[in-house]
Amino acid sequence: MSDLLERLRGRGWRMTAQRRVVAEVLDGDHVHLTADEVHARAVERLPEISRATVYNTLGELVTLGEVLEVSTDRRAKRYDPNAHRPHHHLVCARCGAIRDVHPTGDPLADLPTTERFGFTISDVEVTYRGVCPNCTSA
Amino acid sequence: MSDLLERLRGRGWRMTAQRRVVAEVLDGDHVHLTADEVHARAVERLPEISRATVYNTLGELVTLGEVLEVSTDRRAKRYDPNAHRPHHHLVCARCGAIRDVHPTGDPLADLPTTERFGFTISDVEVTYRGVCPNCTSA
DNA sequence: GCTTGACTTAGACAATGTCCATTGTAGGAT
DNA sequence: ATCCTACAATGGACATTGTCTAAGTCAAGC
Repeated sequence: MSDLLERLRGRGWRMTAQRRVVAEVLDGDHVHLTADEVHARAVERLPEISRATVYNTLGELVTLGEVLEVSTDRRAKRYDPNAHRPHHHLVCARCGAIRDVHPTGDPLADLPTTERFGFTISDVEVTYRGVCPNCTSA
Repeated sequence: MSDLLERLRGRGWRMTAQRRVVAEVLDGDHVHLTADEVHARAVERLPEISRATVYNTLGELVTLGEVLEVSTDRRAKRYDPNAHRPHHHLVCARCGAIRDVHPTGDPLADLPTTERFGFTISDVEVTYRGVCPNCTSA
């Protein structure tokens, strides 16, 4: 999204063909890609882009807070460009499909001080697991 | 714990030296070990135990519902022998320390039907992230 | 004490991710 | 427009975690 590229440039991010391609790949509605999926799509547009660069760029985007890392399964991390609207995830245990969901209520409020053990809590991640309609009927 | 061994035997689990050692390692208060940590401790008691056996045994314990798999970081899965009391996890972002916590409220109730997209939800996993007292003062 | 099928082993393999030395280049300075 | 230089990209080795397989071993019932 030019939005994203704009923001990054404004933050002093040095713009290169590789970084642009990675950002563009993430911008589709093909959300929740793994690093290798991002790489595969990036290669379609810029054949000589290397795996290391994709990993580096994704890592930077995460550090910058423009993209979220999601570890819904035990396999590869996935990258979620929807970092500016807090949300959680709903994962199909069969096919691995992932949906963003917006629960009501604040899980943080559900953790009493006595259960915080002196931690300074900054973030809560909620993953709902189940079976999606497709896999249920199949 | 002989509790655990007892239950497993009652379920027709064939008892071997290897399986006994793995179960014993998990039984300490050294909870939340990775598979390789379990292996390291198992080797101390049974030097010839192989990595594959540890992985197999852990997998079986998970299937039997005696142990939970926890993926708090993006690194190795961890194994939580506290499978019989539902709980969630609090993870230190610096040192990786993990504590079991028991929030009030039910996260499932916080997900409206309209946000379930036809999924049959069976499980919710909540991970709180923050900085533990040790790392805060350091 | 046999027998047998389940269990264990070692090591190859696979998937994902990281590191590093080298080469290339974006963007400011001239 | 060209040059400089710090930052970025490359590719390939390496690391970590986990899975698989073929062959040997053993627990438990008879």
